[in-house]
Amino acid sequence: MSEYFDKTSKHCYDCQCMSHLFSFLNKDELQMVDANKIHVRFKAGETIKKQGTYMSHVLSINSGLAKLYLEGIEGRSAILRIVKPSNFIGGPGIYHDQRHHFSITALLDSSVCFIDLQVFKKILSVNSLFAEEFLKDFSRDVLTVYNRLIYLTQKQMPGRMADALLYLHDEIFNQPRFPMILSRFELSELSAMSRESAVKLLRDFQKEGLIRISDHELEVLDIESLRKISQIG
Amino acid sequence: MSEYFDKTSKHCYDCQCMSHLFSFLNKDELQMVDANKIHVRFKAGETIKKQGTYMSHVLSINSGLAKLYLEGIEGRSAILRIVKPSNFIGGPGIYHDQRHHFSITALLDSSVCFIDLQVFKKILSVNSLFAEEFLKDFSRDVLTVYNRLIYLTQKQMPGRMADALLYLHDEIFNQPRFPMILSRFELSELSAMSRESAVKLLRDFQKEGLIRISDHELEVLDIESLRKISQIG
DNA sequence: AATACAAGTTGATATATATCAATATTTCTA
DNA sequence: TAGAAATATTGATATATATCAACTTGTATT
Repeated sequence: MSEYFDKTSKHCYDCQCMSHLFSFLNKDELQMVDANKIHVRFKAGETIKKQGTYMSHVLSINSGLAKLYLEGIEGRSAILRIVKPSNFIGGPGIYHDQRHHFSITALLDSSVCFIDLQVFKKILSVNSLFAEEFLKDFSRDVLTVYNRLIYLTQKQMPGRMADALLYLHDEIFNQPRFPMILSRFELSELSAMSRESAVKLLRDFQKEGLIRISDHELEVLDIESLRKISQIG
Repeated sequence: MSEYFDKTSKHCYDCQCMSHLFSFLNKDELQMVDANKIHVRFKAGETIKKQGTYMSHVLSINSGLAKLYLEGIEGRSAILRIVKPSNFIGGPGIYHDQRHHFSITALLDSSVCFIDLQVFKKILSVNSLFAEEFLKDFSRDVLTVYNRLIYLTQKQMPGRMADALLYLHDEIFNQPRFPMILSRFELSELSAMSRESAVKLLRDFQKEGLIRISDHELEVLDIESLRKISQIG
């Protein structure tokens, strides 16, 4: 788990945690970012950004893990994705209404850089290579939401839960054994079902020997079956 | 319905149907777009763009109406939105993998301009005002998908169907009486339910006097009740 | 260590929704 | 215009899923 340690340095020049996006900046531009950034540490459970608030900065996660989610109807949320170190977080608000359209909450102790939005936009408008990379990043996020929309509306619960676990396995931890950073409730918010249904599905998956959960750790035992369940829907 | 007539002229300079995006181009840039565009008419029912294919051009709808939808699991689709004249259609593929990530099918006879993608990207990289407008447009589309994801996963069928009808009323036709451009099946693809459920809900809405359907026309009779149903979920 | 509070678990039940099958209606085509 | 094909409709039924209520376990706090 060394990748989740904080390798942040005081300045952007030699920071190893920054989003790859910023490697497309020249020295002056990086200097400008550095001079106008704010670096803050969050404890697990703390809200990093609240949906609806004014977007004064864009974010880059240096260390830790966070959940990025839409606050929907009557307090219910839909987790869009898990945010990893070096992930850039902008969102559609940058160019729409300068508001955050999702909330972000730390799952582990996390260190976050806040980059001044005006500086960011200024650089975007003059550095077209940077702009292109930003668009690539943004587009990838959008595709994630397309996929989510399909699988949340067209698969039944077992397929959705399998997808949630495979997401953690394939995209976040890249290994069959990983810490259970999400509560059952959060897992249900990731797969659009009730908390109780999430519990029951995990139990079933365990009974069938697909996974093993113990001591805040989840181990994927039979990934092929999990993928099959994901496909069947 | 005059807005759906084709006011396309042969050249972009005096075309009244072009997306507002292109008003941010200078003469040379518009000339470049014009010289590299292709203009095609589609009959209702024809596929304008197929998900997964190579993106050689971006699109602008001059006249008609089309549905933009994600092709999901086992042939099932989710309609993302209805495309109106002067709507620009790019999508996340422009900067991700140069593929179309949704399909588009004409609902009415439609005229469409295909704008060369390389020309488009070239202009984006040099005209930052244009790039900003493009990003605004893209971001608005993304927010639509956020909303869809929430309402499709957190509302029950009556709320989802009410939302679908309100979408047509508020965003596409802007009037209480409009042609039924979508079949019951397509309406079910817009609200993530089975065709039969869609039929039954429309019947219920009619019985309760919320809407009236006759002769390929839908009239919203009681929009307040419809909005209430949308809210309740 | 005792207590309180949050999170997880379970089975029973209610509800929402899909599926099925049969029929009706519309639209298209020869 | 007849026939075929697609679309729409309906009620009955099966299934998926949420809700409820009771209980257990874990975690934090004093």
